[in-house]
Amino acid sequence: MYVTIPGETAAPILSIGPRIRPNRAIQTRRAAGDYLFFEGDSVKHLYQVKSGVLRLTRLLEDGRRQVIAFGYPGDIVGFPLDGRHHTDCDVLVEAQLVPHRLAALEDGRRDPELHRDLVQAALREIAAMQDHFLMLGRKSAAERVASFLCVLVDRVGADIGRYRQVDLPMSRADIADFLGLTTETVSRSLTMLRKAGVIDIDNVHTVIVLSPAALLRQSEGQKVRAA
Amino acid sequence: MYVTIPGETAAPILSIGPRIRPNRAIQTRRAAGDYLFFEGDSVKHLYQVKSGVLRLTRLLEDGRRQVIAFGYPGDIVGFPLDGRHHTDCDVLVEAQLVPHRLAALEDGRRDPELHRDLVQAALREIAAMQDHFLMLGRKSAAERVASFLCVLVDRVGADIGRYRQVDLPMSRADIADFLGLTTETVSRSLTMLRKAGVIDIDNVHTVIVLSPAALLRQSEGQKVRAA
DNA sequence: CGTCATTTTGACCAGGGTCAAGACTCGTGG
DNA sequence: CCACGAGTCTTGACCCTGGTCAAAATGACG
Repeated sequence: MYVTIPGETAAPILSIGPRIRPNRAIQTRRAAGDYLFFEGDSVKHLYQVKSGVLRLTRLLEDGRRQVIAFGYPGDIVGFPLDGRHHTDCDVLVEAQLVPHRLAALEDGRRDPELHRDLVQAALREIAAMQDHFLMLGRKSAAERVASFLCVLVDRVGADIGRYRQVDLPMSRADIADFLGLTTETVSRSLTMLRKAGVIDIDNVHTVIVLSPAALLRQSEGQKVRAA
Repeated sequence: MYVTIPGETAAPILSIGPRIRPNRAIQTRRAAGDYLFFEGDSVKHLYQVKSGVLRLTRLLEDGRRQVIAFGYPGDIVGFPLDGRHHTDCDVLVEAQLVPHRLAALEDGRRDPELHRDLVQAALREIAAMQDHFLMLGRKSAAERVASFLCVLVDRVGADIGRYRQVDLPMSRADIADFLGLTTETVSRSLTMLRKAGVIDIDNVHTVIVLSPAALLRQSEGQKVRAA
């Protein structure tokens, strides 16, 4: 999951979900904390996320970290470079995964339909990452946090009466490393949204969106005024 | 071309160059200033760059711009999202291009070898973009500019006696929009590298690298001391 | 409960953005 | 061939966003 421009790539990734047959036989369950792979590992499978949340990270020698993406249902993770993984990947929320053999991506003859779907997934990945560039390169802290919440609400928001609720299973540090900020700044941005009446923070890991419209405006750069 | 972690993906993109047959008959020449495509256009071809430099850009409604990538020899540009281009693309330096029909990427049966190469190019693109995330999210201005020069020196640097020289055909504004900075900061960072004796600025569009080692150190975060 | 990690908040600071003025470049036309 | 002018690049002064450091509040868990 990346932070994309609102409306453009709305839920396209999910649309491939159904196309790739949910072969129940080869679905696998992974517990929170498990690592699926490390940077440098040779790629054996791509993983299609059916449920749960994954985290893809990349480290700089001096310890600076970038969360490359979160893997939400509908996402496919593990695209290789020269047959090797290019990030670490671990499980944030117990996940059901459908592994696809790497050969299905690299060779179209065995299973043409699956092959086509995996190639399409790679192309979506490229487009989504391009949007994410814009966010990392050009958006303010407040816009990034609001954009992040917008995407999550669209992708995995749950209706609760009049409002929508979204779960943030990852830590503030994860969000910060994903958005190119610090934990303090993420925390402050959330507080501002709360004080402006845009969201409510039910508990640290649960946000309730009071005004989706205001959140969207905020993600596009309009300043919110305190309520 | 993206800013990648030094040494990791060094020149891998070039390695596919020879593999894709340089079918002379369908090579095309495009003048500086030409647009290859705009965001939203339906994708007819991918373009493999043989010579010259392309620029891929994406705009926010309010005018903020992100240069997604520069297209240098060996790069392939134009990967579609749902059959449509997701960036604008124009020519910075007169370029020789090899167009590949979109069908070759989407359908493996017609030309399996070309198909395989294009898929590999897409995978390299994903890995390179992941590295670029780290740069946009976590590196300082000085590190970004130094990293950018490092990549260019490796990819298109020319030996001139004792030193290596690199051309910057794009404007400072292009570099800024690529690195998530402002033109002023790019300019200042280059001046610092010059005053530190790491580079020489022959003219606005030509940089001579006096100390590749110092440039690499700078790209990884060590501060340079003025010489 | 007590301990330890995470989150929030505050005070302070600096990296880099903004605004403005000069220096360069380069194309055009007199 | 040179003068002009528009665009680009550099430099300086100032300031603001967001980072740093520290401490308090909250939460997780044995």
